[in-house]
Amino acid sequence: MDVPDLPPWPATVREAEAVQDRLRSRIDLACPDPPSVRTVAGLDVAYAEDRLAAAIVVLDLDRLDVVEETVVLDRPSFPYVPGLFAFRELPALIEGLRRLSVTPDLLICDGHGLAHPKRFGLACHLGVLTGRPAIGVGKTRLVGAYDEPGADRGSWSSVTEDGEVVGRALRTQTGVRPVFVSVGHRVDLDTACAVTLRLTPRYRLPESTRRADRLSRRALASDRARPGGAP
DNA sequence: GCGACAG
DNA sequence: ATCTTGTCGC
Repeated sequence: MDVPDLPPWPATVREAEAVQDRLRSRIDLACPDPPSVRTVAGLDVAYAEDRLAAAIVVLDLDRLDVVEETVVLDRPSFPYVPGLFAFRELPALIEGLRRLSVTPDLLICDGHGLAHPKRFGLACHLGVLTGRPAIGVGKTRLVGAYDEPGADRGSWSSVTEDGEVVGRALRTQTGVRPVFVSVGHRVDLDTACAVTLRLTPRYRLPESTRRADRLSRRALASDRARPGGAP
C-alpha cells in the first residue's frame, strides 16, 4: 500500500500538539454511499523495554481469514502521553502499511479517533496521513460521558463530549464490558459499529485487533531470542 | 488542591 | 503497554 513520506517528527509535547491542531482540519467525515468494506486491517503494537513491534493483519471481512500480515520492529517514536499516544507508534505502523501488497478498505486502530481531547486520536491521524478510511476501537474510555449500554450484544450508547457525539460504547458480547468505537477518517459511525460487530462473533475485541496483538507479541519474543545483536 | 488520563 | 498466581465460571 502506498503511503506518503512522513513529515519531520515532533520531539516535544508542544510540537506534537501543534501537529494535531494543524492536521485536524484535514479529517474527512464523509462516507462513501454504499460503504464497501471487504477487507480490514487490524493494527496493534507490543512493547518490551525500549523496543516495540507494530503488527498489521489484513482480514477478509466475510470469511474472517487472513489475507496478509506484516510486522515492523522499531523503537517508540515519542514517550507515552495521554492524548499524544499516536506519536509513539505511528511511524512503525505507517512502515508496516507500506510493506503491504494490498490496500485494505478500512484501518482499525487499537485506540480512539474523534473520541479524543482534541478530536484527533490515533485513528484520525492515521487516516489523514494515509488518506484511507480508519476507525478506532478502544478498550477503555479516554474522553466523554456515556450511559451503560444494554446488556445484550449489539447494544450501544453515545459517548458525548461538549455536547457532541464523539463515539459509541458498543457491547460486542453479552455480559462483557463495552468497547469504544469512534470515527477516524472517511467512514461514519454506523458503518464503524457494523464492521466492529462483524469482527466480534466470539470475543470482546475485533478479530483483526486480536490477530495483530498476537502477531506483535510473537515478533517481540522471537526478536529477543535472536542470536547476535549490538556488539 | 484532587482526580482523570487511549496504549 | 507491562509486571504477575490463583481463581471463578462456562
